[in-house]
Amino acid sequence: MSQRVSALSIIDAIAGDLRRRIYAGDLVQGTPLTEAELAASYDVARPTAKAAIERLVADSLLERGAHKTARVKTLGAESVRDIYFARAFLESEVVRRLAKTASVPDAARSANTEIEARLSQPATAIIDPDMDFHTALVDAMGNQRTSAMYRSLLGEVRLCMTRVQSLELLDSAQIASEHATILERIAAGDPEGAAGALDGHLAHARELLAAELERNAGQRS
Amino acid sequence: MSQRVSALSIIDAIAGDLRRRIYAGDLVQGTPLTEAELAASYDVARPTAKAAIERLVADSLLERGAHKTARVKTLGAESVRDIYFARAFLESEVVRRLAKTASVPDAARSANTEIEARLSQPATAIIDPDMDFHTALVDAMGNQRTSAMYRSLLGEVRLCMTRVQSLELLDSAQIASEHATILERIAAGDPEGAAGALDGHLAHARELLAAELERNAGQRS
DNA sequence: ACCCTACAATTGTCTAACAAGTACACTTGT
DNA sequence: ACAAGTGTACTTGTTAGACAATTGTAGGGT
Repeated sequence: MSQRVSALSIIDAIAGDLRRRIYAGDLVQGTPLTEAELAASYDVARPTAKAAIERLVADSLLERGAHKTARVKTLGAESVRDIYFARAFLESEVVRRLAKTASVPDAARSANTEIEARLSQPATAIIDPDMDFHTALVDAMGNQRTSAMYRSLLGEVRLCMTRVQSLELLDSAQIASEHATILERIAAGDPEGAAGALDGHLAHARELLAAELERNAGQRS
Repeated sequence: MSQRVSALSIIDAIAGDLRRRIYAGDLVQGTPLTEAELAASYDVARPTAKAAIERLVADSLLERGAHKTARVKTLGAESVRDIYFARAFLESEVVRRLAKTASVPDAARSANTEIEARLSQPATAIIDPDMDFHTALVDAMGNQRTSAMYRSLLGEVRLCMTRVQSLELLDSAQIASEHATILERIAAGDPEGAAGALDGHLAHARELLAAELERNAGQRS
């Protein structure tokens, strides 16, 4: 048994481990993952590996066509823009509504405190609290299905954030500061100000990452 | 072979047929679907039936816990409100943005024309064009992932609409008229008017259906 | 009447295998 | 030498049968 994971459901454990390795950059984009290979490496049956792959495909972390080998998702500038526009669409309306009742989610506040506490650590250390911050905003809506929709986006969002942070495209302190502004506008009961701050925050990351990807694509071709 | 479906992927075909039967009311809420039973009825292996079930669970048309038999989703008043609030949240922002550029999607217009053409038919006949209408609005945003998020809601939305229409809770002519108002407000470049009309449209259906479900729940207990 | 145990049913996972489709290299013809 | 067609190896799709683990239920004991 080459690798080992602890779990209730074997499929969950393998899917979770693959997810972790993709987020960690262990598996770079375009890496092929054949069912037999995975099955051998985790010492499970092929149907089990297959199910884990299908779960990650549903999360958009892997992509594959019929009868083709699954590969780790390759994010192009186009996809990044699509992802960030979808986020902005959803999140800006969320903060607008939160600002209308001037209700700042505690979870969002504490997530940003956590970011500030990690400013001296590597840039990748703030990815988790950053995701927590935005998730907390959406969850504060109190609508299960809205949270579920947002969660379906999170896998790809995380891929984007991993690249942004590992390329050091953004200063962590600036991220924390922009978050603070958003919370402050919500607390002030300023819907348009909060939505604008959030749009700017996302647009900032979006264009830096998209430009970077377009540059790389140019180099490669 | 008791039942037969034509398809490229057997799993897709079975999942699609089950979906159809659930929408048609052939499988009422709470109906248990065991893997072995399904496998026998479609004359396929159990893993194939299992995969089809998992697909519908991902669509929220079935629900099941670990080691428990999958059942056709039971919609309570609480879920209906959650679904319709999520719709309103997403769609109201969509029409607000469409109204800002006064751009009325052709597909939405023709979908509503189709509803008007079916007013003399049974109430269930307008379900398809009604879904098309709302989908057309969201697709007009031109954002793939926003459309994908909305699509993840559609399975449950359809369950709701099937109940609304089969219980004859709403007049088809009124639905068409409310749709027309939404399009008219978009064309007029009136964001708040369009969003308000859409909110009212959804709130109307939401409260009628939720009240009906609460009445039934009361009777049953 | 209530609790506990044992059994039946169902799901989770595995091994083994064959069919079908894809991709790439190789051969053949020009 | 180059282009096109063929063939083979690899991978996925699906099946069959089996066993372990868990859940729900029915029956027996107190």
